[in-house]
Amino acid sequence: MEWGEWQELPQFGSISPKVLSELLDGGQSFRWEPAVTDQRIWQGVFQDIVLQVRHQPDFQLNYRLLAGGAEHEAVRTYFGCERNWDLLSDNLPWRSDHELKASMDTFPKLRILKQPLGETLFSFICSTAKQIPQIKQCCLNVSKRFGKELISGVYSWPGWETLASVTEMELRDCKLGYRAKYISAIAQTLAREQDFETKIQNKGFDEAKSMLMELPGVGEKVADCVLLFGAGKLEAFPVDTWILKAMKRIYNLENWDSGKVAHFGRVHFGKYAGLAQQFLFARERMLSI
DNA sequence: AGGCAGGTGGCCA
DNA sequence: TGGCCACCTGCC
Repeated sequence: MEWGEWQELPQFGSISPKVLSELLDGGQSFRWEPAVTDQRIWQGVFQDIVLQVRHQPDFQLNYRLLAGGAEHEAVRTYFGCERNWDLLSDNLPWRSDHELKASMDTFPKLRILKQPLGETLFSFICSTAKQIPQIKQCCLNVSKRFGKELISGVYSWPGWETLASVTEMELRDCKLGYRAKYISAIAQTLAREQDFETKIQNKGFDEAKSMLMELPGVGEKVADCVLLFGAGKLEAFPVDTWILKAMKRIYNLENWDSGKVAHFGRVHFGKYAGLAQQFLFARERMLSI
């Protein structure tokens, strides 16, 4: 197995190791690990693409694909390189919201990945009532057992068609627990509905969210995560226990349930609420560790 | 040893 | 609508 040449990730800009770690391993994606050969390198997989990412001395980002790999456009899309994240961030209400500003100053240049929708949906079904290491383990178990081995020890996510032919019991063997029946049911549905992802991508936020929430195991939080991290819809505002805690404290929302807090977030932060969420989320986690 | 974790669905008033 | 509680599993 050989790697291609390192190259610059265009339109990305510089980013600190701390923020890169938050971006790749902070709960947006569950498919990145430090490279075995060098802990300063991150290795990740999406679709059939294996890639590594590292810093230049000036904190510019470099990446490389496997030798012969040419999926540069897919990598750019994955990292959101076609969007101006400085501008998006500047559009958040940080001038009037000191807590938001503090979060943005703590994790400068943090952005939102745009991951393949199917894998994102799968990951966040697995995420319910689990912590990051366990979620990663589930993704790994399923990919190992039913995906394609791309290089030694690295497996692609198998896709809904394959998962549709897998029994619930086999998924339980992958430590999915009660989530196995949701994955089975969704796989059955989506294997027959090839244009589901395209529809979600093309619909507006509200309609796309309703469509997702018709799937078993998909509530508000999972739907928001899928739309934010897998469809680039930045108005999505996922409210998990971290954000709930942070929002209650910062904005004095005692006794508000997560649905109300999600609404508050979308109103308060505006059309890029999901980006604000990511800043607050990162800081909340950091403070609690 | 029992409670809880980056939720959701079902049941009950 | 609003409030519980079971659901797998692993970790404290």
